Amino acid sequence: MQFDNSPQAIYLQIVDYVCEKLLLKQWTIEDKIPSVREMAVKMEVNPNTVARAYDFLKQQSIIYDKRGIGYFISPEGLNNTISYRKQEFAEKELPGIFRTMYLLDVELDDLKTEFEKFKELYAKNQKLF
Amino acid sequence: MQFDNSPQAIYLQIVDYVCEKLLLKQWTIEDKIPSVREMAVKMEVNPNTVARAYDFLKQQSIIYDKRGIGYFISPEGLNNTISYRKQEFAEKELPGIFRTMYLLDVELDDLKTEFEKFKELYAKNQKLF
Amino acid sequence: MQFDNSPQAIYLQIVDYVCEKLLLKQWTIEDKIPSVREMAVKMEVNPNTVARAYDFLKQQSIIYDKRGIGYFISPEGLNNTISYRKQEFAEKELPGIFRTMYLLDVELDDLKTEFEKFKELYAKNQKLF
Amino acid sequence: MQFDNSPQAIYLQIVDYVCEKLLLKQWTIEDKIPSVREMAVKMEVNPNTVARAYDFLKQQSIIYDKRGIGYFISPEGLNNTISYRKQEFAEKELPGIFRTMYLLDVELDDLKTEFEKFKELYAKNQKLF
DNA sequence: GTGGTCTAGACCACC
DNA sequence: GTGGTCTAGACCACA
Repeated sequence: MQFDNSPQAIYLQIVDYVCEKLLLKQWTIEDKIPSVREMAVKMEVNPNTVARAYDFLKQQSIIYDKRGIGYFISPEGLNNTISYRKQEFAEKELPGIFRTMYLLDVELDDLKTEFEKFKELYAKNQKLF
Repeated sequence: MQFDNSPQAIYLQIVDYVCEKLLLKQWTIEDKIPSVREMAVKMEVNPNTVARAYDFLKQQSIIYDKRGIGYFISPEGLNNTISYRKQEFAEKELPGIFRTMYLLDVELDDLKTEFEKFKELYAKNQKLF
Repeated sequence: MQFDNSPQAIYLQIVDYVCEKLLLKQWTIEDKIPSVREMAVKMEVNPNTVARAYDFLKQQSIIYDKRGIGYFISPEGLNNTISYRKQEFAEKELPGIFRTMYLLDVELDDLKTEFEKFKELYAKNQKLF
Repeated sequence: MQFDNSPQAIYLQIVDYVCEKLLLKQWTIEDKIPSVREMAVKMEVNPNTVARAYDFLKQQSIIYDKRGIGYFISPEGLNNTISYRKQEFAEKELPGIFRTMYLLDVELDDLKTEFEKFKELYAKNQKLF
């Protein structure tokens, strides 16, 4: 995996990677996630960077640690992930989206049909994403 | 202006720059836009890159050229800009937005109040953006 | 300043140092606190360690940062400090205190007179502490 | 047992170890306590250090020695332990506790409910401590 | 093995 | 100058 030219900090990309796993139900409550060192090898980054990401996720109560054993998805992991990501979406993405929609005179209702189609398609083919 | 770490090709960023000027009504029909060389200096890029952007905009009938004089906003410039940008929005941005909303269980209706607030605020303070 | 033989992590000792300044009203709302590098020199530790402490305090909303300028005491800084320290006191100190009191058969009421005396004395001579 | 990073002198930690045994009723009047050499092995310290601790306890009339046989809990051992520890608590711990409580605006009455809960829990599970 | 902490030194963007 | 991020490599306590 490579992160080089992204504007997002690497440790936050690792945070998002874990969040995606949860949102896609690929990881669930009490699952052990890769150790700091494993993830560092997989992501080709310094272990410190992974540790920083995991520390961030721990503070969000998305994961917790058992010292000397590893990190695990916490019971409220999925809910906290959704909360965290909703806030990120509202603060970092929505303003840009709204601005574009405003300038192009697009209304939310104009997107309804397409969103419904998307949801249907996505639900069927989730494994492909 | 700097483009270094953006994922978007530089010439497309210049395309967007011109589109924004039109959407914000800062440039309008028959306005002369900066020459290729002027824009190249302003954007700190190679003139060839600007030429490529202007060529792209010409193909979209957003600008036209008078040989030896310069480039001008075409009569259908604003409409074509909106069409172009709507297509870009639908193809490049919407899928990601829909995916996020789906995973976070956010509905379009959940955004209505905020969008109205945004539009109100934006209309007032457009000069600031 | 030296931290070598304390069981507490250095970055948490720096956290406590800042908290004390707030609790003693030596630093107050909107005060600029020493820069990461200044504090690192003062405390004789690596700047990364100070950065970690400041990051912790930022997450507690005790301080906030202005990029390129420095860190400042946030408006809710004192309250959040008290909340944070109350929790630490309850979790880390109280159990040991209660155990000692239980084994020595000391009741809370037995301490009342002394606590009142302490408060009176402390309020007068706070500058000395 | 290890003492490395504790701020307390090692011989005083051994003193406290003996006191704890008495307070927890694990040792009682006329019990023979471990010999200096046994204790030195157990605590992984120099026998001189243990001797210093036992001498201190003898001066407090908590233990007494029968030449050539060993050290024993003295009849007033428990009471003297309590007296000794109460004084230590009042001189070494209370000031810090009072200072923290003062700065955090915590009153003794605020702790009553929790202390009662603690005592109840502790009385039940003493074997676990 | 695991996570937690710390140092040293580097580069970046922002002001 | 400021804070933010990242790497490299080290040592610790815990299990």
